[in-house]
Amino acid sequence: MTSRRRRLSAHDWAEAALEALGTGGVAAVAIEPLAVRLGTTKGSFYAHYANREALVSAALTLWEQRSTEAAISTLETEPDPEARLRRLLTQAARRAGQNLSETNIMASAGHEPVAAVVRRVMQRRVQYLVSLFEQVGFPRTEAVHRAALAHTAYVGLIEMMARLPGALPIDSPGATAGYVESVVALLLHRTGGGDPQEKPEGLLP
Amino acid sequence: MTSRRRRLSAHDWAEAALEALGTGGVAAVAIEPLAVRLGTTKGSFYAHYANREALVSAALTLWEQRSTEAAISTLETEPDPEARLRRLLTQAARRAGQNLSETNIMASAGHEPVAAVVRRVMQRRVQYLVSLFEQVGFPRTEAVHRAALAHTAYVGLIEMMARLPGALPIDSPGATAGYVESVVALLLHRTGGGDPQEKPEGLLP
DNA sequence: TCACGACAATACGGTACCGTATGAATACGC
DNA sequence: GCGTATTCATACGGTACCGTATTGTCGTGA
Repeated sequence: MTSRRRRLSAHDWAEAALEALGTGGVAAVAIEPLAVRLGTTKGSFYAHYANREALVSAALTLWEQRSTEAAISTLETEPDPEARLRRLLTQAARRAGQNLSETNIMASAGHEPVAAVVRRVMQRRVQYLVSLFEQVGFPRTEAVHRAALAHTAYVGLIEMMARLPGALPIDSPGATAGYVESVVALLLHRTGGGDPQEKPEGLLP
Repeated sequence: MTSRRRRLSAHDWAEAALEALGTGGVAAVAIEPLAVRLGTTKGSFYAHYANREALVSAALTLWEQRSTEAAISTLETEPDPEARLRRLLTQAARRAGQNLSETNIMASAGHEPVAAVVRRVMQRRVQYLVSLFEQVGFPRTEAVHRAALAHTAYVGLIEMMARLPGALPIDSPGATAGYVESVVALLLHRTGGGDPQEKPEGLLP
């Protein structure tokens, strides 16, 4: 054994803090418990960070980076916007059950520093959704509406699946798949939803 | 002034606890702060409840009662199921911005006693939505899908509006109204959404 | 009317955490 | 290898809360 207990870096603490944040919200980012978990003492912590706030902030930065990276990686492969949208929604829904961490982070948005980061991430996602719906051919306001619907439905879904498993009648893996199918079809369906648009396929570049 | 400081009942404590629960989640249901807020001391609290858990439980009971009462009252007046659905969704969305309390209670569902109550309330709502969509003429699975979509969209909407005001591009009162219109239209629109259903209007009783 | 039970005030000990202080252990440039 | 900076351990004081104990006060019904 080279080092029975290697020394820790600020990054190690941020990583542990992010995990705690996803597990129990901002309240769970507590120095002393984290120190125990990392096999050290809080004396060490204050060598890396000025205070608890700084640690929370570092964890959030980590989360923001990964959230945007993940969003980008999903985008890369598929050229067709409709297929892209379809894939995005399907994948998001499939991972919904495991996303307790995202839900917990969002729940910590009562804390303003958390809210600022979460707001950025969410706004980016919604904007991206809007652009996809526009690329698929919906006019601006309709695209905004559908993006908002898709996004809020996603947020509500992870909230329900993570916190209240079994409460939705679509909770079994099979039923979820059918549900997602149905929602995607509805979201992509052209209809006179408020704008004078009824054209079935043709879209202007 | 008849009583500068009247004596308190268990109900007064439960009421205050419910407000705290809606304001800061289950963590905010703390006896000493509540005592201050009620103008008394915690010595009094333990005359009414065995411990903090019992108080949380009492507050949740209050919430559950009111939640179901509210749901019922919306139902009474309108006979036509489609109009009823329309009204329900519209009203829910309009109140979305103020529903921080519901969001906070839901966020406390990490606490299992809270989760049990919230699950009941949510299941009731979804079931009611399913029944409305069935009455409107959708077959069972399609009704389940649309109910789930409506409900998750609602949960996501209050979450976003309450915690991250301004993050959605439909946040101004006018824009919200347009959004709701659009969503209601989409949810009520007949389409081959996964079931062999393509008939445009006619529905069997 | 007055005793008893319901409510209230205060004090206490306990837990979990934050942040500081101080000194010891370790890594690393030279 | 030696000195300095980084990292770690421990002890301390402070805050916010839970729950108990003790004793005081009030209101109401027999």
